[in-house]
Amino acid sequence: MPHPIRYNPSVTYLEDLNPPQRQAVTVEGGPVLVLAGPGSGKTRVLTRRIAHLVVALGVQPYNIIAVTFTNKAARQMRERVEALVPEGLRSLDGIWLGTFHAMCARLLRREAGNNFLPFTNNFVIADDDDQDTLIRQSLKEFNLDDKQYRPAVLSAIISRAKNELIPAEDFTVQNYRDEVARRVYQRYEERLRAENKLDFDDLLLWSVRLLVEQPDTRQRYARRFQHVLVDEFQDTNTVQYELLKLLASHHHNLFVVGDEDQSIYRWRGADAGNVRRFEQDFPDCHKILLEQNYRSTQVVLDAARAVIDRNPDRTPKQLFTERGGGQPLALYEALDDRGEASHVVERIYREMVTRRAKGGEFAVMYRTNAQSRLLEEEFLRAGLPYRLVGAQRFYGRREVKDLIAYLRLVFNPADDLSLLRVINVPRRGAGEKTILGLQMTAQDAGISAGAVLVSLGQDRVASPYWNVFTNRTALALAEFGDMLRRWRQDLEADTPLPALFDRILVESGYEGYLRDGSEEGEERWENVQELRRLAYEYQERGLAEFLENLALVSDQDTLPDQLDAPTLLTLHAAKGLEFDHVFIIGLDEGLLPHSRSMDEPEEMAEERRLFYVGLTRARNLVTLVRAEQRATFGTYEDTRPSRFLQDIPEHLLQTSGVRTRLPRRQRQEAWEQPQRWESKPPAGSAPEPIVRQFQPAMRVRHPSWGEGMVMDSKVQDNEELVDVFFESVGFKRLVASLAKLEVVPKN
DNA sequence: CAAAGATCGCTTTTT
DNA sequence: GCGATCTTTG
Repeated sequence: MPHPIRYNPSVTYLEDLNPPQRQAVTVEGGPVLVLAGPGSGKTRVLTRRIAHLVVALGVQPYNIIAVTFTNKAARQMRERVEALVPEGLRSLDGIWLGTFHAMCARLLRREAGNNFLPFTNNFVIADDDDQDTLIRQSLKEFNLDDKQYRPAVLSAIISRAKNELIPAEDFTVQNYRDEVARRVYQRYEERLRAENKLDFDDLLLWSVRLLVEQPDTRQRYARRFQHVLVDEFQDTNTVQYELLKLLASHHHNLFVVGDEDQSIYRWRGADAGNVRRFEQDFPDCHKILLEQNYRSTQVVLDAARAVIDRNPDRTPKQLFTERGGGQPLALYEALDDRGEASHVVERIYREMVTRRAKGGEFAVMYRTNAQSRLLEEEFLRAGLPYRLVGAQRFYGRREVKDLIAYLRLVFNPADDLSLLRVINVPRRGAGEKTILGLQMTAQDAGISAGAVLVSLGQDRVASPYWNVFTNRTALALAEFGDMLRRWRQDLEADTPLPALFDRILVESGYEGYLRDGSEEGEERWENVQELRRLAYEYQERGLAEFLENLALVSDQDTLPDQLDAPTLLTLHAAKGLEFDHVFIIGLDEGLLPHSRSMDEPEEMAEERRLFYVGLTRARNLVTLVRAEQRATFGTYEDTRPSRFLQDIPEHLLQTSGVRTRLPRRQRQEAWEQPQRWESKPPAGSAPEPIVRQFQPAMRVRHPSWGEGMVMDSKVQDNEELVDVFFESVGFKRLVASLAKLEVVPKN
């Protein structure tokens, strides 16, 4: 990340590396463990090594597999390697580069003809919603209360079992709760098999089982992959580590990069102990330490080190930087969580006005996604654009999920869950009773609900299932079944994906249902169109790949990189990124560290690592923010400062805010009459006169809010303030120099 | 069967 | 304080 490298034949990919980096890039085969502190050029080493293998050693990309945890990391790695490998000399065709899950899906699709695997190669990937629904349905079948047996807990139990390679039959039972878990696990598996689905854990589990139990297959892949490279190795879980060892079992060229201090996924099975295990498993491995940091100031590093050093059982690292000095960290204590959010926005706003800082220099990080809401409100109020990573922005939308369910159903009519989702959306008279009848019928006949529908659609009254329903209901179901059959024909006739998409939208009545003339309807329609654009990109590759990507690509990956605006993201999502000025909010006990981590020391250590990851994202400035009072579930509660704040040496931290300024009584008053920061003039803005660019009645366009009409414009505090009425969000007041408004010419 | 109204429960982090 | 889910009513 420090300096993006474009390939230039006169500069080799080794020149700008420090000695340990160079060693890591060029070290010969065998197992290699690279321990890389934050900002030490970890990604750089990985990409250069791939380039080195291909360009200098003549390894075919076909013989390389490189695994990451996120799609974003995979995409970046591919781009960077491509820039390093001279065009025409060799392309990266044939390389396997992607996330663990994507690589496993690829492997399993290729091998699913093998009768060892209990699914066919057109399996679909069950998402979280599928899992949740299946578990709830299983509980219902056993007449169990989903409040007593939480689906989330059960799904965690099942996931853990799968990560330990324990099938339902071998699930050890010591009490009744275990017995419930075992039964649900078993039923859940049956349902997945019946719908030809694999959950995330299955992708890994079946890959490992296949390679363990089918020596021929293992040999084929192990011979092929002369080099296995892994990013963020500290985040691997048991199954993933097994998989890596299997893939490298022939050539033994396993190159892993990681940092145990940045292990933040223990809760989903990651085991940083794998780092130590690696040294035991491969006693002859090369171990390389990257300790020079190219990102942060010394002050930031000192503070981060002070925080992480309090964790027990770690190899201490001697991180150093040549960037001496730096400004101390700032701590701002706000009255309440709204004050917290407005302080952040005000601070960013000020820096953008006074020193013309770019929006992209800032990031605001928080522990839980829910914390983004107040921030968004404040950014919106200030008229500042922002980018939000994650938090179900797009794929969590109802309309997007509906459309995906339609597509999944067409691809796989046995997908009962998708069928149930859309059979009555829009309403077609298939209510609760009808659906129940349909499910019973399908179960009795031993086929999927989709198959019953298709039969009804095709044979109408002649169908054996017609008489199960009243004529009216049967007709409605038959109509739906007929549509489904036609779409399947389209699919088999290789109808281009966008065309199929449109047919579904029109024929299902979904378009009409969504576009009911309301503003909200149009907004939802926009999301559907966005999904359609995505489908368009997949028209060459087809529905199967489209669906796979929808399952494996998350909102975390949909970050619009182009927009130069402050980034809002969770601390988890921040790993691997860097920003000039990092804000970390919510430094209160119970939030960071999170209340759920208080019982177990290892979980507390993980919270600390999370904070450490956040701190080390900063190039220059860190601002920590907390709130005296915070609204949880609607009511305000007093908070206590995070214990992590005490770990930062005093001389590295500068405190400001209400708590230090006002005694309690005045604070109370201040709270009753909150000051809105908009009324304050931004301090120290350069006194150059500005010209009004906008006039009432002009049409303008905003990057996120679309078109609107200028209602008024005035100059205040040397900034032009424009009042705009947007079709999408209504009335907004914007700062013209910041808001990226475009004038729409009149035709 | 659909729409409006009432209640519940929820917050960790993600492929 | 919100959104999903259950309950009541037309």
